[in-house]
Amino acid sequence: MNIQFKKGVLEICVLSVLARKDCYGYELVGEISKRIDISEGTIYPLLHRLKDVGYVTTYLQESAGGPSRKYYRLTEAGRKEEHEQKEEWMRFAASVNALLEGKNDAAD
Amino acid sequence: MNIQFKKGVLEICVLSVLARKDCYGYELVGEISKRIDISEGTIYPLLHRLKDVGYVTTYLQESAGGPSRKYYRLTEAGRKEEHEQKEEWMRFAASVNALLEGKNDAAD
DNA sequence: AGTAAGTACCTTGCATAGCAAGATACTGTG
DNA sequence: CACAGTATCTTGCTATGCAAGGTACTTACT
Repeated sequence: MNIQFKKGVLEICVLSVLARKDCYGYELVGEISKRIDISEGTIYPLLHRLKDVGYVTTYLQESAGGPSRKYYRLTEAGRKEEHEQKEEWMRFAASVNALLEGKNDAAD
Repeated sequence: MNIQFKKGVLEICVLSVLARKDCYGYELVGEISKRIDISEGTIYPLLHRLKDVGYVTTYLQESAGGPSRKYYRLTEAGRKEEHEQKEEWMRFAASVNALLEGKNDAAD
């Protein structure tokens, strides 16, 4: 898988999963990896960025068989951002597809 | 437009346009910018990379109203790469869309 | 002649995000 | 007690895109 393709996209993936349910980092790796490989060295810095800009808040919760988990929850700003980034991704992907298919009319 | 989304994608865009016709750098900026913003500071290094790895060859051609143009032509390796990267992009985009739509079954 | 705009090529330095590799620490199993 | 699985984190590296700048040719206007 072309690593470069993932740049920026993993962020909207994380936001999108969190829009459906609160998750902890390790869980997110598993969820997203069903579709797209993502490593722990990517997810944790990403989650910290999202917290820094106020798209998520965190809370700790103990786990049965392991260390306690840090759950991430979307804020209202995060929910709005999720919506906007999703739309932007859709527009972008449509533009790329049009280019790859050789459609020359910008109205497509 | 999220700059990060373009990482890696502009390369397949360039290969795809060149698969249809030979182009010079300045022309490629115009062609691709119909759909996706791309700057000259991106295209020239990219074209040089493509030449270094043998996906394109170049030839000079004089121009009526300006300096001579350096045209880029896909090699066989470049054509094969165009095909493979296009398929990879399609798979990737489908994975992202599935994730954003919350489809949980990896069979989708 | 001089100057500006459009064409066409190029480079340098910066910002960003993903990853491999490693560190830390908790729990349950052999 | 060691090991595997869970769970968090950091450091150093890599790749790509961009802004900003430079060079040089041609045409049009003053």
